[in-house]
Amino acid sequence: MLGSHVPDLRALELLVVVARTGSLGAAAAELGITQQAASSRVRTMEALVGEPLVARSKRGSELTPTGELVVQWADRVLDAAQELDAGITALRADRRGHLDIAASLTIAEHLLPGWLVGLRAQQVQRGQQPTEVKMTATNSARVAELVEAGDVALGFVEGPEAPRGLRRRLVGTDELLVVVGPQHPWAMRARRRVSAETLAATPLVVREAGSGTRTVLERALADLPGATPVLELSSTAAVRAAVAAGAGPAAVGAHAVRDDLATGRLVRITVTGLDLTRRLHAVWKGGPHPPEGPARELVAWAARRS
Amino acid sequence: MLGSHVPDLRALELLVVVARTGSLGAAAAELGITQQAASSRVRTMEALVGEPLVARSKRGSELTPTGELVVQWADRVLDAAQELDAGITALRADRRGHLDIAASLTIAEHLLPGWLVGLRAQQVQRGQQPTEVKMTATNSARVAELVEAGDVALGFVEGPEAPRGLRRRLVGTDELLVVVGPQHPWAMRARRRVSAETLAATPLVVREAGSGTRTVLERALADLPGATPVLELSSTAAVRAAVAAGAGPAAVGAHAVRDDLATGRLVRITVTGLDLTRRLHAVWKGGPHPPEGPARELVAWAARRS
DNA sequence: GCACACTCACAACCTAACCTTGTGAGCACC
DNA sequence: GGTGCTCACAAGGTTAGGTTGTGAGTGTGC
Repeated sequence: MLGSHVPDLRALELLVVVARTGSLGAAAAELGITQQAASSRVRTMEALVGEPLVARSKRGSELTPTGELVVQWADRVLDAAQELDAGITALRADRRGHLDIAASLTIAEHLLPGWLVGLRAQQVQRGQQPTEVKMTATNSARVAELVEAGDVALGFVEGPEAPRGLRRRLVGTDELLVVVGPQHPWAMRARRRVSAETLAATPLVVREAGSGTRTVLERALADLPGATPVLELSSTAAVRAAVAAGAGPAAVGAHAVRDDLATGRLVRITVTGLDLTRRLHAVWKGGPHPPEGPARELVAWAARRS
Repeated sequence: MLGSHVPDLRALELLVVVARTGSLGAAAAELGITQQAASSRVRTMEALVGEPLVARSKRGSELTPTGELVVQWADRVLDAAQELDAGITALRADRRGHLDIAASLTIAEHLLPGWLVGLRAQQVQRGQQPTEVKMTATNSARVAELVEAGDVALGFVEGPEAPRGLRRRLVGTDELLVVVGPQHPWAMRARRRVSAETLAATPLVVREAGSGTRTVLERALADLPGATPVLELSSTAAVRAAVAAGAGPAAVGAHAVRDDLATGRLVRITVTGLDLTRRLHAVWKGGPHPPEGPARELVAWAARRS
């Protein structure tokens, strides 16, 4: 649960813009509010933090050291918020985008927002008008149908088999890794392997019911007799923390623990007899390359990250 | 700039809690608002997205597929917001924490909030009362002074030399990497090396003025004749995107491009005659181990990630 | 069969946050 | 000394968001 000291997203954005422009008024103009409103918002934030964030002078404002600290933290929040924004924008149905795409859930959840933000940045940088993208999120089979029927120009699917009649290109892999803390018994084993049966029978640290990773894990282990979770947490960060502290094994998205694995905070365990990896493909109808225009740009963008 | 479809942080939190509890009323109770308020907030969000997020029934609510998608995105925003919250809470001066610490800017910016969130999660999980931490962010020399004078129980510093009279333990490394796109001339070189002078004289892709990575880079290159940036962008994601697209070299935090390097989207360049790596240490006064209690827990936590 | 507990929704009212307009004061440059 | 920039203070209006009160539908237990 979030504390009461968290500023508004727009307030965080304002602070970042103030940092860049060096002026409350200029930042206000950029965000389309009055200078007075900006001034007041910053004051509200300062009350939350308890320290001045902006050093005002009669010819501009710059951040205090505390302010720069907060901006760093705010940056991360805003990066994530930007992806959320891109996702929601692509989801909105009111205006039909110039590019209609469909994507499997995993891709829509973890990868597409980042691609959309990146594509948009690239286009803006090139002086192009950003493409409006309309996304449909559904399962891979349905995505293939939509592409085949011509309802969408581009699809993103997971799974090994190529949908018949469609061309495809690899755009990434999605992998759920099983990890334990470095002092866990499994981490001591020579080859760090366990069987799928053992994993299923072991109480795990999991996300709350309904979360994406948990759903994937449960599906993969559905046929095996399972144990009840040892701990149920509401964020990936909390899961990583608990596992590192030795609470038990967990399955988490590979991208979320890359740092932890590199630093030894977590240890990866190979699970035999269980495939938690999926190849992610862009698919389209027609020629050997995606349709000219934004669709091709998006695929190229995504493929570069694969 | 953020679009107008971005829900409030508290609204995102509500959605996440609804997903967990399966009930608007229960979620409302958990967040300390009335069921009607929660209902209204969710409706506001649905108006923003343009699609139903929650499937209401007379015996509970569960998320629609769209809702689950939004929750995934919201999760990331909230994770970052949680770190921001932890940072701000530690910054607030009104109540003196049970643990006084000081940290260099880099550590305070990039690592401490995560550690605080993790420590708190660990303590809550163990049934302990979470430690209130009061953080001071300043430069490494001043941190050492504060620890030596006994003003703080624990310090976090960067730099190779151990402050005299203090004990220390490695808690991580901070590294700025110079990267280029795979098709950049530097990437073609056999050993992928350039000199610090060459780097300084090359137009780079940079974050906006005042950002952390840019400051570090400018300090490191301060003594050399420099070129004006080729592109100035407001997020790390945008910088990575531009570099991958071939806009030019950039210096970015190692953690931010680990994925890109692994996948070949970006290529790392070694810069001779320039040290962009710093060892990060926890320091304290007295015995060979940090003071018993939360200070020791925090160091242990941090060290596990090193 | 009917009360009870639980779900969510609608309506009226209130409050408080936030934004705008209008104004004033300090500083720099010409 | 004007002009243009900076930010701050004050007064007013709008609106989002909250609470209270109520109602309707569904499952459970006696």
